[in-house]
Amino acid sequence: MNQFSKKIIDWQKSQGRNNLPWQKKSAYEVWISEIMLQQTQVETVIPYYEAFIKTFPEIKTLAKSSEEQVMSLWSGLGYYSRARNIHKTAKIILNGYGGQFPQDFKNLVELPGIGPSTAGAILSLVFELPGVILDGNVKRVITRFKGITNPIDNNQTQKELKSFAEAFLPKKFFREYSQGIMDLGSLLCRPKNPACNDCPISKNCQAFKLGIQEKIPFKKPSKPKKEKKIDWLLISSKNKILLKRNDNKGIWKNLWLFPDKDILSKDNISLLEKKESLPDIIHNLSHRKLNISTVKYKLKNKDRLKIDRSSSVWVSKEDSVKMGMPKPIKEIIENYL
DNA sequence: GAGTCGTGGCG
DNA sequence: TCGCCAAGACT
Repeated sequence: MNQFSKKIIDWQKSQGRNNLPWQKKSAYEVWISEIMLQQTQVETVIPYYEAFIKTFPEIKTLAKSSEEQVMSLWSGLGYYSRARNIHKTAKIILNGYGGQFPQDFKNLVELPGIGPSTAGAILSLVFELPGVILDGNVKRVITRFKGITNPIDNNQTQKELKSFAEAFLPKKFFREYSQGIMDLGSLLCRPKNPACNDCPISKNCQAFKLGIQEKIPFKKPSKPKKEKKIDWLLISSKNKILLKRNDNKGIWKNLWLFPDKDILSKDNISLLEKKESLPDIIHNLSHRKLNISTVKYKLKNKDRLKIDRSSSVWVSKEDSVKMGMPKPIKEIIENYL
């Protein structure tokens, strides 16, 4: 076995993370955790994971649930296509694979939401097979170890990383190795202040040798964010509020939002009693900056308001928690209703 | 293959 | 405060 993987395996056993809720669990549980962990930190995932598994303890209960229930459990976690894909994949596995996860890369990556890295994670962490994980942690460890100073986001570097990652694979202990290289990246080989003195592979690390570990991985400068203004109307009547299903495109696809100014037709304006404006919310996304203004309205008889019945719904605050909605909507309902 | 997709934490 | 980064995948 190569020294790189041997040192990581040894380190993982004594210093790695071995008590996360999804470790050494079924393929179903590991899969759910892997999807939730995509671009999301461990601490953020844990409560969502616990609630999800409690509601859907096995793949069958998930596959037979409604998409709305899945989305409601995902509310606030972000990247909502992950939740829709989880629901799709659960059905495929129940109906096409008899409820059992395939144990090969080709069939795994064909499932919605499972890409190369997640497939590699399932293979190694669940089935103890040679699967390659190439997440942010692993990429950082390898680029530093190999002293790669080319931009990490260019295509050539990605290929290079993949080939190094494959070459580093041990011949056994695939689970410990995969877990170990991620733990190493997360706990020691951090983006800032890497703990090179505690690192089991720093002796052969090119970046450490050259003292450039904090400069790697090198990234191309990011482009400025586009700004967008959003105006919402929080309309309440008695104990109900009006929600509208978002377009099936762009951000917050298909989630429930407040209606926007389109609802202010001549007929409707005369019915609505304007209350106060809520504080603006700045909501930063990876590529956009949203400036959200919400105005509160009251309405005596909700049945007189002209709304698109196919995409709108009046709900109580209690019932709204069962619906899929993004963070700002959840927050506004919680704080201002 | 560059853009898109959420949200939280951290320095 | 603000930009970066996080167990990436999809288009």
